[in-house]
Amino acid sequence: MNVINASPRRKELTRLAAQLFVQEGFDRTTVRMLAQEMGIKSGSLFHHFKDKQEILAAVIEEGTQNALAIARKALAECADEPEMRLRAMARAHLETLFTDRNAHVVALFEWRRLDPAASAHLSHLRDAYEALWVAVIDDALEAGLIHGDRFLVSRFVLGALNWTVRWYDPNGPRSPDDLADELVAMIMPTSA
Amino acid sequence: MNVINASPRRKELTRLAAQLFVQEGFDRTTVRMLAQEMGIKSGSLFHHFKDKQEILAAVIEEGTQNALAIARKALAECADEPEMRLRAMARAHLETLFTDRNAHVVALFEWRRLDPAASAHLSHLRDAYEALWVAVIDDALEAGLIHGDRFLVSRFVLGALNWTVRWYDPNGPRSPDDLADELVAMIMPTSA
DNA sequence: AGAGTAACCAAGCAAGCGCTAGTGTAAATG
DNA sequence: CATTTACACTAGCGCTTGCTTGGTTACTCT
Repeated sequence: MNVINASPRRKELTRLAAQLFVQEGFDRTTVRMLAQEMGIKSGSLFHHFKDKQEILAAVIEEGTQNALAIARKALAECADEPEMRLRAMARAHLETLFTDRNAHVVALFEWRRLDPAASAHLSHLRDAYEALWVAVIDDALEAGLIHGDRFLVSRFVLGALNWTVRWYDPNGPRSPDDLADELVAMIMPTSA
Repeated sequence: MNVINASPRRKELTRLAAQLFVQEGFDRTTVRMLAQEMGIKSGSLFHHFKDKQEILAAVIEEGTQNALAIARKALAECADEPEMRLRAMARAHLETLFTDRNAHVVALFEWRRLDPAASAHLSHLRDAYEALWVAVIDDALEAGLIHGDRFLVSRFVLGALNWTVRWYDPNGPRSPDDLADELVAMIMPTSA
């Protein structure tokens, strides 16, 4: 296996793996399929990754890191008002969801296949991301912008956003930003 | 395979299969694991089901039929006001989601493993269920109870509800009905 | 009693699985 | 020039997979 864990080759392989995992599911994707897609033989795969599990972990980590980076950037750039921050988070979420779609679909629907060690590490990353959300939701609640239980609201909102990967068509008339704004409007009484 | 497709034995086997599919995922659940859980040998399994795919289809069909039945009953029994109908649908959704949890988790997260034929059949069932939702959402929109795009609102709401299987703890302080009411309140400006 | 049938079992096949061992080679490094 | 490193290859081991086959029980219905 490569010593430098973030070699460009490995990144490209991770991207291809994400695509196959989405198409076939992790379990049905064989190392031979992965290798073929990458233009190498199956044995060579294990030079880049310790085992198949590690490929899955790499895919999910990549997606979550991107989500974190995009969300932080969005928060740093937007106006310091609860409504704008809420909107920024929703937009950032959909942005990463559809630019890194493969990685996120894998993260959302295949994380049960992770072994305990990888799962623990990635859970922390995920928690860091959700913490950003809860903070923004808290501000919006305090400002009276939305109402309800902070815990429930964030879960409901994240659920609604994550579920978009199941039905949203990026080639349709609506942009992801559109979608985000509609969701925020839906839960904001004052913006009717 | 059994001629009578709905034999009680088959129903029980389907229930056990759902449980295993949730625990391990469809692909990682072997016919030998299924057979052992059922107290028979792996070969005997194929007396009840044509192949492994058919077991998956049976699990999903069972769940969706239950969802349809419960939703229809809830609508028939509740007052004929948009708000009550909306609440009834949300409650019904969470009710079936957690009483038939295994079947629904499989339906939500493993339907990609269905072959095209089974997938087409079950899609129709699913569409019938979603049609109930869209009708109720339409009424609520017309009554000015909620606002937004009919299509988006139903997708967002269903997403938020379906996502509960990922975090809701039935042994916690909140009841499923509680959850449903909170969600409806979240999207209804007037009930602040 | 005899026929029919649902439910099961033991045994195993052919295919496919993740992964390993050992080797070759071209480029970078001392 | 000698050595290391990165990356790829061939070949295949040991095991598991979904499913089949051929036969056996146990029960019901005439």
